[in-house]
Amino acid sequence: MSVADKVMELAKRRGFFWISAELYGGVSGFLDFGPLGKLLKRKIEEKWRYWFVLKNQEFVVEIETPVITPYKVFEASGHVGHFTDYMVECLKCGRKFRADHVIEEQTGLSGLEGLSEEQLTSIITERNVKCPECGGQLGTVKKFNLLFQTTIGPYSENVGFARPEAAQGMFTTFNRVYNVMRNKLPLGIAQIGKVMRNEISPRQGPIRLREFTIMELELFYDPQEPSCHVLDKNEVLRLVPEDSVAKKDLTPLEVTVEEALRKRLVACEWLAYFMVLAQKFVQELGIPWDKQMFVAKLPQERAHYATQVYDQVVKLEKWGWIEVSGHAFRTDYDLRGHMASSGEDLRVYKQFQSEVEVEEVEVRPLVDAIKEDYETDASAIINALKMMPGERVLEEIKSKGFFEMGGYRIYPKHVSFEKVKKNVKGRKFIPFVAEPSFGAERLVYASMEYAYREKDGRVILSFPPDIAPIEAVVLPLVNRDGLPEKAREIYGMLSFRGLVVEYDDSGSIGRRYARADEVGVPLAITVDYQTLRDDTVTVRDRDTWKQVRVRIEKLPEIVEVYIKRRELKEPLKKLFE
RNA sequence: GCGGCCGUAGUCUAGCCUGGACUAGGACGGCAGCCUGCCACGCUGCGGACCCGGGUUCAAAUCCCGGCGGCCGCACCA
Repeated sequence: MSVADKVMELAKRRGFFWISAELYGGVSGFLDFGPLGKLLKRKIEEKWRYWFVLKNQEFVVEIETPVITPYKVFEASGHVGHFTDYMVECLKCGRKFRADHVIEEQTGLSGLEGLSEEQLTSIITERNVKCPECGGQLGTVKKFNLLFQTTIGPYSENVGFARPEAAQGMFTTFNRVYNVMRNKLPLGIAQIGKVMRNEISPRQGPIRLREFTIMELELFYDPQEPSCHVLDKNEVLRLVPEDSVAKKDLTPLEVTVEEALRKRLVACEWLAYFMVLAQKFVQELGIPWDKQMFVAKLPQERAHYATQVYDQVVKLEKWGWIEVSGHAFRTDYDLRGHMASSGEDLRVYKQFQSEVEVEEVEVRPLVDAIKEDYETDASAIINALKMMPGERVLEEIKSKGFFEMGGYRIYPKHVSFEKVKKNVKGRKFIPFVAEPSFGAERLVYASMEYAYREKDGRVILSFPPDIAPIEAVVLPLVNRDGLPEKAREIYGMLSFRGLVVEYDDSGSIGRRYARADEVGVPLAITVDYQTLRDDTVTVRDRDTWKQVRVRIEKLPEIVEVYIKRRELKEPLKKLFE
């Protein structure tokens, strides 16, 4: 039996998580979290919040936006266009392929994103595209849209989607939060919430889900001031850069942040900063340094919105290296898209000390050409184009042949450029975005797998004390002579302090220790006969089984300090040495 | 969606091939109680299961069909 199987069995048996709707046979891709799982997940979320929000609360804030999101938002974000996969099956060998990929490979055509199933099918027929494996004939193209779709309001034509990432909620409300945060950059907007992706066939238990919790942060900064003031460049990153991945060499480099930036392995300082935090965060979940690394995503496997992506992967016993977070450099892609679709100005204004003369490239929309191609959307596009940073538009048109903005493509025929000199008192720009994004359920599972130990045929979950679902258990040594009463009293006292505690008087003392170890309770407090004489109890450490005797009045503080650990470990450290 | 394997108490499993004595057995866990001066002690007792539907048969956990679900592989995983 693999560790994964044991963990899954334990998860089910002791109430961490299990497959949802089991009553009706279950559905893959959905999980129920039981009492312990919910506690564990909450603690992991809390730890994420510590590292990614509280630590930088001066400029990072947490918000909450809805799961159901209007069609327009995901059209603007590019998800409607890019989140749909077109599949085609070989009629001879039965293999399935991404239709657009096969066509691109065999015909050299590109820019197929906007096409329908019918159009792709007819290209296959016309250009005689064959199965790349066996040369057989291909069938008709079928669409897979990974967005969960619904209608907003009953009997309504108003299509909405369940969000596949929380990010769009942060982008669409960026200007308000920016304003509330008194117009300052850098600004981080964080969110923890449910997202949904209608995966074709989710497997691997808690690893690939159709509905899961994302912990995401969008950091907005001025592209002209890209330095991250909280970054320590001496920190070391363990990563596999893009060119190694391209060569299929997955040996991680251990480089300082300074070096990673100098060699352009990491695209921007903020991304590097969050990667450093991500390592610490994941390490604190009990996953050692050498069991995690960052792997660059190649251009073709990157999300449509990102110019650089590193996946943070951790080694799992059964499933290999599994992504637990993605670190994407999204530039101004998303805000730009929402500007084009909404026609609103999402730029940020920065005032100069004094008026200065600048020379910049301005975009001049060619109104007739845009009207011709985009009809009713033209006015929003024209408006947005005028607000786009000229250099970037020019550059992208040069390199890709078009400039993309919220599902619209701007080709050379749509714009002209003009270099202008002018005196200005400030500048308007679209912020750049660096995004770390974590999957909570995968971290829950990974922390359980790394906590899993067996000792003398007993199972112990050695969670780091600060993520253990239950913080302490109170036990009377025997069930007589007033010991249970005293133990209950202590239980009540700890519980009143807001600690997650359990009381257990069933079976022998050894059995109760074992029961607590199995779900990772870090401290066991035992009331014995000496307690009745001098108001002391024994505190047992889950991992070493060592015990120390402490005064009851000191207990709440000791337990609190121990389970919170951070920077406070000294007073308790002594106890178990 | 395709192919292979599979579905029995909370968990793990025996039984299925060869239909009937299966009132479905065991282990672990749970609960109640006794016992218990520190690592799953022992004793007594109590609950608890054949994925769903149809068929064959005198008789189905067992055979057949369909459905649902799971695991593995293919594909997919922005």
